[in-house]
Amino acid sequence: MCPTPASADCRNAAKSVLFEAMAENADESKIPEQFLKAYAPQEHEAAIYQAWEESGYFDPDNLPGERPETFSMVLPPPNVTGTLHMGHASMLAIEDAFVRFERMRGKKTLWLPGTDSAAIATQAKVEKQLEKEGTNRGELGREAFLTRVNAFAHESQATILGQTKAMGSSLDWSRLAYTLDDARTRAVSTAFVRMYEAGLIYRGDRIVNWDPKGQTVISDDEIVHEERTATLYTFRYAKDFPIPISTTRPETKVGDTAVAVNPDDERYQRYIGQEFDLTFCDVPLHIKVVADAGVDPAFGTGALGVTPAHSHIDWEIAEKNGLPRPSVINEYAKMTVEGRLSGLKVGAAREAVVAWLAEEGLLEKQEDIAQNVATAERTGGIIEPMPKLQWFIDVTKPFVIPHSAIPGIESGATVTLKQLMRAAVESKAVRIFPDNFDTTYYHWIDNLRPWCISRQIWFGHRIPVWYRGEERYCGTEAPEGDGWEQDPDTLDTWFSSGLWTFSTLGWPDATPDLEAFHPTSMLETGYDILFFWVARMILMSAFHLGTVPFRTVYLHGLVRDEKGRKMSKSLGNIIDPLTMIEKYGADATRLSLLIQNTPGTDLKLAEARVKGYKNFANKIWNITRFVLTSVAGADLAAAPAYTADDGALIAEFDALARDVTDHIERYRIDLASDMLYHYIWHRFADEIIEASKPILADDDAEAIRSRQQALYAILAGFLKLLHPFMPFVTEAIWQALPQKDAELLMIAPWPVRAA
RNA sequence: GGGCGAUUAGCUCAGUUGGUUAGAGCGCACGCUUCACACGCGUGAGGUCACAGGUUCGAAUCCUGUAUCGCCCACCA
Repeated sequence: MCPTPASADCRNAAKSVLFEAMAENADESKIPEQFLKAYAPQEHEAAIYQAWEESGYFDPDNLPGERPETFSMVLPPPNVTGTLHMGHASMLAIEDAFVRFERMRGKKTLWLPGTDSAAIATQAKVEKQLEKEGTNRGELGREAFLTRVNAFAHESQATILGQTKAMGSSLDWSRLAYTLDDARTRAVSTAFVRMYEAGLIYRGDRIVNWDPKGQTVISDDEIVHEERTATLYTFRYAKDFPIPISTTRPETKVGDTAVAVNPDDERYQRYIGQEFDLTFCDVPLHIKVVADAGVDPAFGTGALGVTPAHSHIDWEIAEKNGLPRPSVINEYAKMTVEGRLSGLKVGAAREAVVAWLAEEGLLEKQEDIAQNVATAERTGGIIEPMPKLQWFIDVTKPFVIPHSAIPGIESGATVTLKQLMRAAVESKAVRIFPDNFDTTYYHWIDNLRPWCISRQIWFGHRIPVWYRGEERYCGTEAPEGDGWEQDPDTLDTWFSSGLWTFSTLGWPDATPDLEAFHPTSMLETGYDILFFWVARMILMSAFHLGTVPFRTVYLHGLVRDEKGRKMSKSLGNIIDPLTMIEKYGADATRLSLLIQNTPGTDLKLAEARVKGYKNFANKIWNITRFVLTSVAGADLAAAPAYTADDGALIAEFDALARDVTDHIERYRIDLASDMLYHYIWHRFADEIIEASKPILADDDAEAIRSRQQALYAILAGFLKLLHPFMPFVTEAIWQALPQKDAELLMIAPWPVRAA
């Protein structure tokens, strides 16, 4: 609509059709036609969104006036292949409320949209499609498969973006980013190379979490522990072995190289240091008895069979004691040893070992215990810890940080990534809200192990390392010369997500956007990805830019059903935001996700609430009808001359406006929106309007004029205050107002000046 | 095992630094086609603020403990 929104011509052109219709009808007895019936959101929302988009004001560079202060925020990128659910809707409602507030307050606001390739999830979807077609990725080959996945991702993207717009999100679409587009790919490989050169990314043969179902390695954070009952078997390796051991996984014992006991355990002290040769289930073992303070004398027999290759803790014990770490299970969760267990799946192998133990008279006890089984979040596969050659980020290795703007960390200081992550929050350079999540964050950092970043899937950012025989090359482009093979693995999706606040602003180039908008003002996201994403962004920004990625982290809760259960297909309790928008409008949907949605706490949502807020939108519509009818013919442009009563009403409204502003500044948009709702319905409509009727019907011309001005001023004022929460209905009404200080409410000045 | 949070009206939840008779939405009861609105208006019922102590002139709010529920983290094999 307005290619150059600042021009006078354009301002005229921006006048809505509705406004013109009203102006023509300036007959005193008439009000704009659309107010003669109830508010129907469906008739307005699409046109209003289009008008906003065409105004160009979503783009900070097009905003009118001097805007020395900026406000920037990235949209947590939804999966390209996803559809909008209540979690997204809640996130969009909250973020849009903040952005619209800051835009109206006169800041140069950027809310940057993007989509996420969601590597494993997306690849899995396409693989499922292929399965239906009777083929698989192996048959297709890497290149053809990737073409297929990219096409699918691209096609799906339009769905989620369209749905995002339906919520009224004032995102700057001109800066739309995608985790796998060229700019982001360049950022990712640059980041990898720089961390590799700093020695923080290394390739190592370490014990990792292998998901046999997904056929890939996953990070510690992608594991979910499921409680199950397991059988704890107590037995000896052999008749002449002095110490009985207990385990829930007898099949792994063919990989044992030691038995660990507590150094203070008197029962076993005399065996410490002794070594035994024996045959266990056809497999020859060499077992050394070692001491380890981590062994609990009270559990089982107080002796731990050490299986270095298939248990994280055993791996560490073996490392400390210089023990060999033979692997006995392969990527398909099958046994690799010779003898009766050869080639068996771990489950079958377990039964075979137990049978053998019973046969040999070695089994002493079996009992049921509750156990936490590690499973893969995505596939549900049971994790097999095993040693593999993978890429890691070392979070504890000291390095020299060339430049740091993080308080407490000097430029040129020797630091670790862990220290940087801690300092960012401890110094309050990043504020987490609500702040009780600080503790959780520190706890996570303190327990952090090397972050495994390589994945054995095809869809994602390929690791920028090439091999030729013994040679290795790491760079953003393939090396010159023949015979180089690129590493087949891709990067953990959170590696690229970690760069998001600055890769979307043009990094590694020193762009004006990066200069203007980084660190971003706020990151709004769910508390469930505090570790996955928030912490990784702090890590990446600290390393690559020496600064924090954002000033404030606003953590929202999850949207649950009215009984507090997670929404899921199987429970059939999903409330679809698009259905809600269709039935009750985007404003009602937004408000139901904002009012009384306490930060950091889960929200229980019932459809009745959404319906209630649709009624509220209609209430405002009717209030407008009353006010416009009441002020018809009044000179609204004239300087107000209020009676004492009306002066008090205005003062009361100003106080409300300040309170609302305070609440938003303190991130309590739940309270701000609640307060507005209450004022508009129960104060303005129920009391002020009712009290105005006799005044307007009387014949005191001065009192009438004063009240007309007051009613109109308060209406125009609360439309502004309410706009961040209910943008559509407020804008629709604004377009019909006869006297206003901005053509679009979206950029109208906020009634309270920034402090 | 460690950490975080919750417990306020039938249901879902607010209650910002302690301050009059603790609020809202939905639901409920009764009455209203009152000329902005039945997507509404008015009136009303409904709470020993989980429990037990403590601090205070004063506690839903601060402190200590208990109970119940929920979540996160963790290498009891």
